Amino acid sequence: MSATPRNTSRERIEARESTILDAAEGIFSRSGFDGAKISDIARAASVAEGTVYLYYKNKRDLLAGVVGRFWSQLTQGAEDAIDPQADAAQQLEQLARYHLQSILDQFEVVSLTYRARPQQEQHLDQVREYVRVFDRIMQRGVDRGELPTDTPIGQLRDVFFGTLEFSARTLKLRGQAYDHSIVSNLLLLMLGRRHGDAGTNGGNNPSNRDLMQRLESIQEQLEKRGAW
Amino acid sequence: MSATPRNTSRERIEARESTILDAAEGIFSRSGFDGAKISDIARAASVAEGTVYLYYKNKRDLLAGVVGRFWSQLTQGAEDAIDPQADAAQQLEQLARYHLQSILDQFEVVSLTYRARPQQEQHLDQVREYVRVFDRIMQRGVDRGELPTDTPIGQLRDVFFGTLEFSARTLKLRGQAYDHSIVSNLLLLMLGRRHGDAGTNGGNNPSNRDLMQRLESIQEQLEKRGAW
DNA sequence: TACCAAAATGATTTTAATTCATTTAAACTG
DNA sequence: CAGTTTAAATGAATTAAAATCATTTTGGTA
Repeated sequence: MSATPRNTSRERIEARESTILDAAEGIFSRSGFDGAKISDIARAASVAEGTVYLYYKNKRDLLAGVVGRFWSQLTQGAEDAIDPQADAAQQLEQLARYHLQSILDQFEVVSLTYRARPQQEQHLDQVREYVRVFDRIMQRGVDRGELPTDTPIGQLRDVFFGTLEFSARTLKLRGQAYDHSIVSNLLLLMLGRRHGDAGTNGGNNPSNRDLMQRLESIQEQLEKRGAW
Repeated sequence: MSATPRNTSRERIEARESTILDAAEGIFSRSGFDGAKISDIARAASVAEGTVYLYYKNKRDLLAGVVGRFWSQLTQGAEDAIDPQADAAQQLEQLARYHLQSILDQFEVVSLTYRARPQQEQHLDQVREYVRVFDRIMQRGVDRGELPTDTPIGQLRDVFFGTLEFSARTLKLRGQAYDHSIVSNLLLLMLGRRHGDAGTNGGNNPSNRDLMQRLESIQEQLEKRGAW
């Protein structure tokens, strides 16, 4: 059983699949789903039209491949962008910046996500995985007492991603670039305090309320571990 | 110059256009943009295929018609749903409820909005008009001193609509129905105060005495278990 | 080198949007 | 109200692009 050739073969096939995805991403982004012709994609990938169909059942499936890969890469990038040492607020800001920047940079691919959605949901898995990055940050924040125990993570998730995506859309519509005040205002909103641009946070004299939360969290943690 | 016949004729034509839009809305909602065939729509509207093209240049244009009408009607409904006497917070809640309810009820049409967007932007005007309902509420709130002068209306708009739309998506995905806590949490977030469902809890800042009690309780427990 | 299976090809088929020559209905005129 | 003109509607024909599949090419194996 020779492993090398089979491996090489698989690599070649994966490389070709990746080439097709690259070509498709380019054409889809440039021309939109309807405007993109399989023949254009095939030409851009230097394969015959029929070859595309060896890798993807149909045009929608190909789109799902492009979109799925995008969200997959986004997950990877997000994990790299987050400092595991930082506290919840800092991590959330890191994720927010990364997310806003990314969806601005690749706005067309993000838009294509909605083209793919209704039908087969495979690529939704990739989106779900991405969203879990947020959930983990929040859950860790709650566990460490940096966030209230009753933080409605699920609802805040929609606030977080909904706001950032709509903000990105607004920026694109107006031809404006990345705007940091969006991220800082969102965080102020989500983590408390009043709005009006950022302010460099500051004010680190914790209130009794903060202290109490921290205490409750510690107690809960201890109970949870049942280490007693 | 006889006014009646010309008028009647226009009415007949508008009625037919409306019939075609109704049919298109139904088929598009049921089958999605790609899945919908012009022949199906024509049959549902009881006209010949060619007739559809007398009213709409092409399939995308027809979709834009459906989507534009939807947002137009939504604007009308929103204005009816808002009490002109109420203060900004109340009006905002009325709009939020109405909006969430509507996009849940007609989720498919809302999704189709993104299909139509990239290309011709005529229907975007209808969306813009709808969004102005929010802007007016906020501006009036600022003018009446119910909201801070520096309220970033534009950014809060994205928070408001982004959050509600993503929340609706989440509810749909989970097969859940309208959930009022989404609206109340969003308002708490946007208008200040802390989250955690409705405002029942109240943000009482604990006293040092409370903190000390809590600390002693924890210490007691730890000692009791003797785990340390 | 010869053979086999997997991969690739692109001409052909299929499907659905769009057009347009023709028909039908409505509005106007004297 | 018959005749004429203009507008609206029709659906068969055209066109465009997705998807299929019989054939060819390639890469690995003995």
